[in-house]
Amino acid sequence: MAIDHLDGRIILLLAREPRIGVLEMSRRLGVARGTAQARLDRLQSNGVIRGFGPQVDPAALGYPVTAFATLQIRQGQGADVRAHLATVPEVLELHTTTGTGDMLCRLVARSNADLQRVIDRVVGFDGIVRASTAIVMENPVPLRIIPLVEQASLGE
Amino acid sequence: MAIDHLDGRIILLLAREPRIGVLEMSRRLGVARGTAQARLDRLQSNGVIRGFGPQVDPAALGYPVTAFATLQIRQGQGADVRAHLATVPEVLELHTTTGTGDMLCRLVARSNADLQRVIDRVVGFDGIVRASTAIVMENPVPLRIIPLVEQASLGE
DNA sequence: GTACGCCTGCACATGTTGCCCAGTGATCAG
DNA sequence: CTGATCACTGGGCAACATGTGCAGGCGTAC
Repeated sequence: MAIDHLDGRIILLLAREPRIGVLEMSRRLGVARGTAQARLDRLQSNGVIRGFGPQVDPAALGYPVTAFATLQIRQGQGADVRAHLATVPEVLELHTTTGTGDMLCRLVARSNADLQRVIDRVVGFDGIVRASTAIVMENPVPLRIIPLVEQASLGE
Repeated sequence: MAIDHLDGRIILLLAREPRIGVLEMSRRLGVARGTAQARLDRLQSNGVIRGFGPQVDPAALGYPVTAFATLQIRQGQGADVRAHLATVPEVLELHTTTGTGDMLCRLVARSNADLQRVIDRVVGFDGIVRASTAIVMENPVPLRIIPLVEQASLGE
C-alpha cells in the first residue's frame, strides 16, 4: 500500500517523461529492467497508479470556462441527481460533501454565456433545490500529485 | 484548435488503452501509421493532449480523505497566499474564483484527524481571513473528460 | 491549374518488449 | 543452522514498435 523511495522515483520519472519505456526507466534509476518492470506492475495492480490516460485540456477543446457549483439536494433525491449529472458532458467531476452544500461539481463551458446554458441544464432537475456557482478565474496550482508522492515516498 | 472526429477517436482510444502504440492505434482506427502519428503529434503540440502522466490515486498513497476548502483572502494578499498554498503538498489544486469565497482548494489528508492538521497548516497564514471546508464523502463522477471529447468531436 | 495540406503505403536501421533463465543476498520460520 | 521465500541482478532471444524518409494520390483554395 505505502510506497518506498524507489516507487517514488518511478512515479516522479513517469510524471516528468511519461512516454519513457521500462528499459530507459531502469537505466535512469540504476536498477535492472526486471526490477523496474516488477515495481511498475505492482504500482499498477496496487492501484497507486490508476493509469496513463491522456490529460486533455478542456480549454483546447473549446471549453475555456471552468466553474464549481455547490448544489443542495432535496431529501432522498441524491441518486436521481447523481444520475442526472452523470449525463451532462460538461460536468467533469461530482462529489457529495458534508457542509453547507450537499454536492460539489466541476463544470466547463464554452464561454460565460454558455455557462448559463450548462447551469440551466444542471440545475433544471427536480431534486436540486439550490445551486451556487463560483467561476474560476485563475488556476495557480493545477491538479498535481508530485509533492504528495515525494512526501509519501520519503516518510515511509 | 477544435478537434475532428478522427482526433476524437484517437483520444477515446488512448483513454481506454493508454499503453497502446501508434502502430496498433493506426490499425484500430483504419488509417495509415503516419496519419495516426501526425494526428497525435498535432494534438500534443496543440495542447489538447497535455501529456500522459501517471494518474496516481491519493487514497492508495495513504491519503484517503479529500476535502474542498473555500478561502477568503485579505485584500492584496492573494499572491502571498498562492505561494503559501503551493508549498503544502496536501493542496492538490487551487483556483481563484468569483463568488462568496476568493479561492477554492482541494485538499487530501491521511484521516479526518489529519485533515485538521492540514487545514491548520493551510489556514495558518496571515492573508487568510476565513476558511470553510467541505469533506468529500463520495465521488459519484470522478474527473472525466471523455463525454466532453465525444461532444466536441461530434459537433465540429 | 497549380500549390498546398493531408493522407497512403512502403522501407530501413535501431530500440524496446515480453519472456525465459541462473545466481546472489536478505529475511524468516522451524 | 537449514531450508524456503522473496526481491533483485544480468544475460539472452525472437517478435515487434518506433523514428524517419520518400513517392505518390486526392481534394480544396485561390
